[in-house]
Amino acid sequence: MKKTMAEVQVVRPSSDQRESGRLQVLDTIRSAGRIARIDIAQATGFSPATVTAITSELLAAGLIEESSSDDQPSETRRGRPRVTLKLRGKAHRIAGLKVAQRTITMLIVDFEGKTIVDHEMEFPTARVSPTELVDRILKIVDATCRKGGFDRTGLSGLGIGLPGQINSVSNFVHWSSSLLERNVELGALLAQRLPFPVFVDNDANLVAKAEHLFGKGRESRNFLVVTLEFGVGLGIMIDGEVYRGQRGCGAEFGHTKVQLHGALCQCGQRGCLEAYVGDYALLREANGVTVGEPYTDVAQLVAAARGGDQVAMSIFERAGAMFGMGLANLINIFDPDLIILAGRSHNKRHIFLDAAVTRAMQSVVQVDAPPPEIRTHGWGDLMWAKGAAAYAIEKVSGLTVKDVTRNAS
Amino acid sequence: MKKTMAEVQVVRPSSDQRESGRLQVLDTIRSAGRIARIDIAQATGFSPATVTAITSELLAAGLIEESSSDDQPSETRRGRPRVTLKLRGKAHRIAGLKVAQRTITMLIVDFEGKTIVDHEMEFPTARVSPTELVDRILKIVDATCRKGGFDRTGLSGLGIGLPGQINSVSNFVHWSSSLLERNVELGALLAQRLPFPVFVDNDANLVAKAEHLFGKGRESRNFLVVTLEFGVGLGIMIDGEVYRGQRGCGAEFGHTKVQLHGALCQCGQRGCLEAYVGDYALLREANGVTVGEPYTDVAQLVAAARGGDQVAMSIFERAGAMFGMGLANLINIFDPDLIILAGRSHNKRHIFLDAAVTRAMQSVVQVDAPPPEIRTHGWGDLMWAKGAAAYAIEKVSGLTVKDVTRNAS
DNA sequence: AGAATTATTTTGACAAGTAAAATATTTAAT
DNA sequence: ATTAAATATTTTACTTGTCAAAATAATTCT
Repeated sequence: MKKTMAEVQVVRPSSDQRESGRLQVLDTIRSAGRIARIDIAQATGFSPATVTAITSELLAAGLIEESSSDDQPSETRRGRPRVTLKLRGKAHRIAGLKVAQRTITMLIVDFEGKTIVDHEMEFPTARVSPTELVDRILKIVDATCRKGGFDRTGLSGLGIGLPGQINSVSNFVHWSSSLLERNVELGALLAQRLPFPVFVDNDANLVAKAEHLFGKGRESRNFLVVTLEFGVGLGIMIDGEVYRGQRGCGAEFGHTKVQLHGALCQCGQRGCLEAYVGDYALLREANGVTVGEPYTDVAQLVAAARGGDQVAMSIFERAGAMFGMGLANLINIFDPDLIILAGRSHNKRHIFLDAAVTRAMQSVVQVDAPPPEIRTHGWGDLMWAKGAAAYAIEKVSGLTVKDVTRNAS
Repeated sequence: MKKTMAEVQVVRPSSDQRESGRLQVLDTIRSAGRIARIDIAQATGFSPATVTAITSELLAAGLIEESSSDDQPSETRRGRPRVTLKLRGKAHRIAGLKVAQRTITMLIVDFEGKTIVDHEMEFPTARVSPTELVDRILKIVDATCRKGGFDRTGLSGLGIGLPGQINSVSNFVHWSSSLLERNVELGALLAQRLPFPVFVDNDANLVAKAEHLFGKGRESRNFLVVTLEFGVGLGIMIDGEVYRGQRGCGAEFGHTKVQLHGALCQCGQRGCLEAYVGDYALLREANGVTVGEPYTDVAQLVAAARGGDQVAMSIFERAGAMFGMGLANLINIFDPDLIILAGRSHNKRHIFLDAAVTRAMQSVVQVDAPPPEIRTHGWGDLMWAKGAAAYAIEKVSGLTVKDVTRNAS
């Protein structure tokens, strides 16, 4: 009679061992889209026998299905034809949500990652109290579900991306530019009110996840995502996992120093990269010397630069140089094979992006191996939300795979 | 009859699965020094039964032994007393070797990491041909063995650390400041001439390994090692593994840019950290303005600064500021729990190290969690060699554990 | 001496994975 | 059309690593 409640809910140390095979196969199928069992064996290193066993479990659980697609008859070989497998979209509906400055964007995808509905809501204030944020989230969740013709209970999970320092293990928000308070148990607050699991993470990390699952980082296990929006963000993917550092927060690339005693940053320090390339930094500089009407949007500044305005051109020139320097530093430190530049409106910015990339490549230490590839990827709020959904899909997959019973015959 | 040679030497995909448990236990014992089975179970998550099975194999293989140390009777508890296990030093003799500018330092340790002999040789030229380097290495290997009273065949492995870009998987040297040629198959060249396996890696990575196995990084799985000698090096330990980037080369922290259009670096680019804090950079700057006898050693410059020389003080001031900036950037990106500053003569340099650390801590983005610890660790050439030995121990452990037969009863 | 306590080993069972054989389904050749 | 060859998948029988529970061992406390 000595057992306490705490002792009872002991975690079995072997439980993750079992499901690892299933999860690995599921991930392989996801990243391939359609793939035959024999190729899964090839990709995972499992024997065909094991692949048969695992896939039959996943089939029985309804997570995957045989795809009798006549799209690609592939190279018509001899022998028994391969049966390709794919994720079963209907298995789950999963939501992703991006909290931006004044808008919240949400979208719901199926288990394959195909968008079912999306929705966007505008709010008057950027920074709100925790309870207010929870209310807003509940509101958009219900609104989006209604738009899709179902209700909350039709969802299997929700991923939330917001800027700031977030511990994604505990769904805890150390700090966010969307919240008035520090140290918010956002995950716990939402879990009380929603009938499905909620996963919170820094938005740059979610971009990395999304690129890994659906995007340009699908073939790569080591890549970086640099986001350029209001601020500068960094997602680090190492060996297929998002690297989060010791304290569980995202990498603070934006506050990397690129100039001793440099420009003043939002964070109160000097010489931060963000203080040269962030939206507010560009506007601040322009309005500091312009006598007429002040700029209110970077787009105006871009237009001015395109029109030959010396001040605007000079500002973008320096921003490009600084950003290139930051990129070069990342490359020199990480030696990734791919860097993805993701941002809302890269078309607007490519004036300085191109220069930055060029400069970065020049500033990389020469090796005999080829330098990393740098790709840009335009990201609207919808894509950020999709990143959140991608994260939730991964999490839900992990949870679901645990419940798969082992008696598929 | 269709099988080719390539098909025959197929790698069994399961072979590493078997040994992983053994290796994990071995690593646990190593990092603990002395540890009882029950604590191994605790630390690894294996059940006591499994620990018994694995340790009995390792005992039978002679890799570990029961330590009847009366040193620490520990807290005298009731119940059956724990039997502590430790590595068996006699199991292997392993060598580590550091190639520096004009010296090669080697030391031989036992399997516990205890030094048996060490030896150092001076050479007239810093950069040599591959064959010359191989000859030098063979010479010091034999000399050190002789000093220890045995010969080459008494060794089980050799780790070699040298500066430069090195692929440690293939023991291939892309470039090194010690070699006249690029792209040298150093590992293969040595393997032909030596009766034991050879492992080559970048020296900063080896410091990371050494700190992980024996030093200040023993409790941490995520830490950085910054080396400050002739140049600046960085070793990245992520989740207990040295991160090597996509192309397998070390991180090039020294060529991280800290100033746009900055000082000219050895590498031909401008604004590299190394161009502000490396030995040659300090001397260059001092000699650029001093009219009298030029400085030839950083020690002289340090003395001058201590003596109140304005030029010298100013140089160290800037070096400190730049180095602090570099450190802050690392912290902002990696969020490690520990940074180890390792260098030959930190006593000489602490003038600017202290300032650098202070500045770095000021420049870190504030989180609620405590900032990372920064520790300094003086490293002579002997310690670098020990790092190489640590790396070789790890590799040899991996190889040996594969050969352990499963019939210890 | 006996009870209580803690560490280790033994035992028996089981899950996960494999190799090899069997089966299925196709194309190519006769 | 039939057979052979090729390739994919499944079944079968076995190995291995791991664990829970029981047994055993070696202490201290009473």
